Amino acid sequence: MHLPNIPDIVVQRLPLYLRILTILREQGQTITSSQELGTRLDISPAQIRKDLSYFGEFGKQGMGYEIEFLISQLKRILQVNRKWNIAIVGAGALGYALVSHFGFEQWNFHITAVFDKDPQRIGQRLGNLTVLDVTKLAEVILEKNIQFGIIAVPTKEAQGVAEQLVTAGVRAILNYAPVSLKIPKHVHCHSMDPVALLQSMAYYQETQDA
Amino acid sequence: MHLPNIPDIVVQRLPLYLRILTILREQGQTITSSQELGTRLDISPAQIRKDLSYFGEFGKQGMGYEIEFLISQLKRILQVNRKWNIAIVGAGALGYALVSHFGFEQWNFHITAVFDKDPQRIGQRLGNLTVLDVTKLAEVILEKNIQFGIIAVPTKEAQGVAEQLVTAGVRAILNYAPVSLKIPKHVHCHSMDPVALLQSMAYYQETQDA
DNA sequence: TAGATTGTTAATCGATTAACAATC
DNA sequence: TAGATTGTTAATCGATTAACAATC
Repeated sequence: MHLPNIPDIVVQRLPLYLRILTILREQGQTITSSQELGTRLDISPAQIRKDLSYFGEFGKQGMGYEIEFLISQLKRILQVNRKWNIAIVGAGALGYALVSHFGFEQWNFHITAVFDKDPQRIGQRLGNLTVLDVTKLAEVILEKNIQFGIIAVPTKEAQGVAEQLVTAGVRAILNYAPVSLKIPKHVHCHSMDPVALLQSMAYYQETQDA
Repeated sequence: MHLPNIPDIVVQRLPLYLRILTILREQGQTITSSQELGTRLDISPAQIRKDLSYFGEFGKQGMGYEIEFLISQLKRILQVNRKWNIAIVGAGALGYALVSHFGFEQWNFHITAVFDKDPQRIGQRLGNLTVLDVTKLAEVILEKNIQFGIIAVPTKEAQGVAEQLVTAGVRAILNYAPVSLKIPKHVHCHSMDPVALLQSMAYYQETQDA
């Protein structure tokens, strides 16, 4: 359905635009400009206009963008004006932090199931959910029409879990384990690794003793 | 101390190289090649060689890279062969997941203090640490020689916390709140927003009912 | 109208890749 | 030696930005 030839990096900026527009709307504002958005996001106004222009014309010359309208357009483009179902694999401290994170439900990402392989955890409550046996993964993903998976298991198990998710038909994966997953090209995947980010920031530090 | 003119994006790939090299070493391997690293990371071999060449010559023609040696060089370049102290602000579920994450200590990032503003939480244990009053932030950061801050508070408090961290002298921030922080250019900052990543992945999904 | 801001083009800037001499 | 793989250059590719006509 979506337009061809949109650079990945542009798609990854759209959620930032959506996020800041939502904040401005919350503050009672109804109109904004590429200038204002740029200042708030530390992105050049030209880039914002260019990014938006891949998808249509959403502003008015001399006037800027109607916030409400641009929000609705970005939601439509990103396909986040509908509900998506998510499975979390791993019911440890990270899994618990994820099910406790209100941002997902707020943005139409519904955490539908949580899995673990540890018999101590299976059957326990985690937030509003009961932890399920990971051997039931494929079955539940099909039954509950789950499209996205979040990997919150130890590094050594991450690749195996990724493969199970892919086999079960999940179409995108968010990976919290510090490892590059090998999965088919048609399954989208992003990794979050706080240690890698800290390491890249350590590079820029002036040397000084701890 | 570090070399000028290294693109940010190159610096951000170095931790990936370090990570995969460590995995290969763990598996008993002693030599690798840009080809092998590339396959494992889904990065072109030419790019890996080019990235490394910014910092020196670490391989041997016809032979590849000695894993142990390259690991030690990357650690030196990234300045992660020394200990860095970290403060976490926010002692909720996310704060707990972070202090429970063994990856930090394993990689020489020492979580030295955890702060919260909630009197219910102040004084409680969180992992090995006692939650401190956030009003003591500047004092403790100075005392304990903390260089990095991790923000794990609700969105509305994130900007204020960032400013306190900067004032206290923190030199890099990892931000888990879904907001673009306004901080001075000399303080490095990365944000982790799982919702933004899910939204960008939703863009690529074929439409289909939930 | 005058002022402001969009959407878009062309120029610039920067990152990736192909190719290969050097050499282990 | 023959085969393999590095380090590096130059070409390619792609993303960002400057500038401005259009127009609200």
